[in-house]
Amino acid sequence: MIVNVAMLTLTNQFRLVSDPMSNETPDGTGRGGATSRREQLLSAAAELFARYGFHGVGIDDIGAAVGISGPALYRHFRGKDAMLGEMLTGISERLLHGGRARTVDTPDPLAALEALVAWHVEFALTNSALITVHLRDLDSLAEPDRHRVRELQRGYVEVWVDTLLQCRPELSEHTARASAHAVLGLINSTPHSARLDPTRMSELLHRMAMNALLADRRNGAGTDGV
Amino acid sequence: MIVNVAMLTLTNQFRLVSDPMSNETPDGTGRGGATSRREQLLSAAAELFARYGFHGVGIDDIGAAVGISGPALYRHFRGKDAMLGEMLTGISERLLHGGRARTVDTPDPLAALEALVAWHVEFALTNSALITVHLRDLDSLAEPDRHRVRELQRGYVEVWVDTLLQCRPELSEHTARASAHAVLGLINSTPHSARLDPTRMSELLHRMAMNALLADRRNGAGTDGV
DNA sequence: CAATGTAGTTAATGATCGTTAACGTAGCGA
DNA sequence: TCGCTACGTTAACGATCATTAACTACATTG
Repeated sequence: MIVNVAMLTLTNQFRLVSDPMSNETPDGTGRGGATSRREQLLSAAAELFARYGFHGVGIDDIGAAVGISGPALYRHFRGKDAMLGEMLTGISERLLHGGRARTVDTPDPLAALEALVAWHVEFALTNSALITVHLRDLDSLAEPDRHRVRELQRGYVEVWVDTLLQCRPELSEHTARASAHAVLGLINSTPHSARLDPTRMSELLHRMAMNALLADRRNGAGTDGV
Repeated sequence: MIVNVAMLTLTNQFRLVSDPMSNETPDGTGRGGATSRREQLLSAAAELFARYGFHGVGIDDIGAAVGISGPALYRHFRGKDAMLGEMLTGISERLLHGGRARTVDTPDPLAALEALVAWHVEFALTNSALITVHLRDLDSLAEPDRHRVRELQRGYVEVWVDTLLQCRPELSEHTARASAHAVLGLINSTPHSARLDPTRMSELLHRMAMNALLADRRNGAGTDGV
């Protein structure tokens, strides 16, 4: 819960305030296509949670990141837990639906797998903070939400497993699931990675993922078994 | 509370003794090769930090996990931060030294890469809690330690980059570094993964990692450039 | 046997944090 | 203009947490 020492908190707030918030208009109320306060807060919180962990970020830090202060957050969310809940269910739903959408009407299994890889790579490169939070703070979630997120995750992995099994029917389901997890780990490494420019990075990850999944289809990979 | 001090102490010691602490002799002071209290605490803390994050775990939780209660921890560590510091510098050193040891006197680059993969796979499967903490709570570290850990990490990745560049001289250093990060992500996915039995899992990860790194050496992988 | 060091205990302290209360203000429709 | 709503603010509350203090049991050593 507590960020180390007073020093660290001070440093945090200084960094936050002096941070040139880069994007988004200084507007606020969702007038045009502008980002609403809610979305501003969610995005800022995602960035903070990704760097310091859910318990390492205070309500005041989140507020400060969008220029309002502390408890003003309760005008938009039921609480800090609710923010995390919305964040994680949101990302899990987007992943699942995106994955399904890219595989349903793709009869060729190999093309479907390729589409799945492309989808996850794009998502991970575009939403690296969300990916980190997703991996990191799931256990900080209160019970109703946690269950839902785990269900969505399971469903997403299932899409991968099904597609992979169609491409490699010789794999056991266990092996396919472990392979899917491994490749997701590969692609999700982007937040920690020294990045190339986006297109190079995307190509590299795509190629590595496909090789990891398919490269030794026709070699003497004896122990894959039923 | 009505129970008096003697009672409570007795109860505690009874629980300690009767606790099926799985491993380790009921010794304590690091006489033989037995696990000392310090090591017990570090290992329990690693497990807890991995699941709940550094800020999500209290000093009392850590104590309770080894059968002592709360502040007794200060007999062994300077504080909670010191525990995390020791944990993370320890793992980083082990990784770096293990990696170096397995590559220095291995003239064949491909064999060296293979050894590196085998080393990291074994480490990740054996110490999955440490791997998780390592990825997750580095930013919860106080400054002197954080810097040291980052340096060790950089060194370890450098071992990977050097070895990989010897195997694939056509890669740019940037690409090699990104590839190393990606493969480490693949192998580090084990804590989140539905695991096979250890030998199957080890073989699978090994093969996927090598394929990710090497599979398209001789294909039309156009954009790898200098 | 006395002295000492080690490894525990409970209780108290001070800081931090999430949440709530009480209050202010600008915009807007009747 | 009146009152309502949306969106802020600061101050206070209660819980939690890391850390320290004060004290106790026990083994080892002189």
